[in-house]
Amino acid sequence: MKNRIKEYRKQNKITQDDLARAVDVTRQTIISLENGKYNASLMLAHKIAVYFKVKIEDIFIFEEEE
Amino acid sequence: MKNRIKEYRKQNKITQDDLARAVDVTRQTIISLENGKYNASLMLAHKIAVYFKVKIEDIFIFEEEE
DNA sequence: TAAAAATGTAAAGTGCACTATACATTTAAG
DNA sequence: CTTAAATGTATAGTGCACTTTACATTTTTA
Repeated sequence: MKNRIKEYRKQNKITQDDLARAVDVTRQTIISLENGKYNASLMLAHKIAVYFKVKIEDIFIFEEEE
Repeated sequence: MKNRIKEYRKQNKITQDDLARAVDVTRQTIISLENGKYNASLMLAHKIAVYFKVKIEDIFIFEEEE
C-alpha cells in the first residue's frame, strides 16, 4: 500500500512535526509512513484524511490486493 | 470506533466464514471485529469495503476522536 | 427434536503500528 | 558561510491486529 501523505503535506505547506501534532502521533510515525516503513492504522488514516479534508482513499492507495 | 460489518453481512446474507474467506482473514478476526474487540487494519477495512462495494467510511464509524 | 450449521469464547503466539530518545544529515535563511 | 529548522536513521520497548486450535453455545433445518 502506498500513500500520498508527503504530497498533501507539501501542498498544505506544513512540516512533519506540524502534521504529527495535528493527528496526535509522533514525528517518527509520520516519517515512517511517508517513507513506506509501514502502513497507518485505520484510525490514523482517518485522522489524516480529516486533517487534509479528503477521503481515506484519496491519500492511501490500495493496489495489488484481493 | 464502531463498524457495521454485521449489518452489511446480514444484508448480503453471507456467513462470518464466507466473509472471512472473501477478505482472507480467519473467522476469529471477523467475530472480533463484529463484537468490537478491536479495530480492523486499514488494509482489512479496505478489503471489506471493496467486498461490500461501499466506502470505508460507510462501514467504519469514526466518532468522538480528534 | 436431533443433527448440522453458525456463532461465540478462550488462550497462547507473532508481527507490525506507534512511542520515545538520541543523534546525524539535509535544507533553508540570515 | 554559518546557524537553525526540517528531515532522516537507529534502536529498544509496548500494545494491538490477526492467527491458530480447541471447544462451547446458539440457531437453523431436516
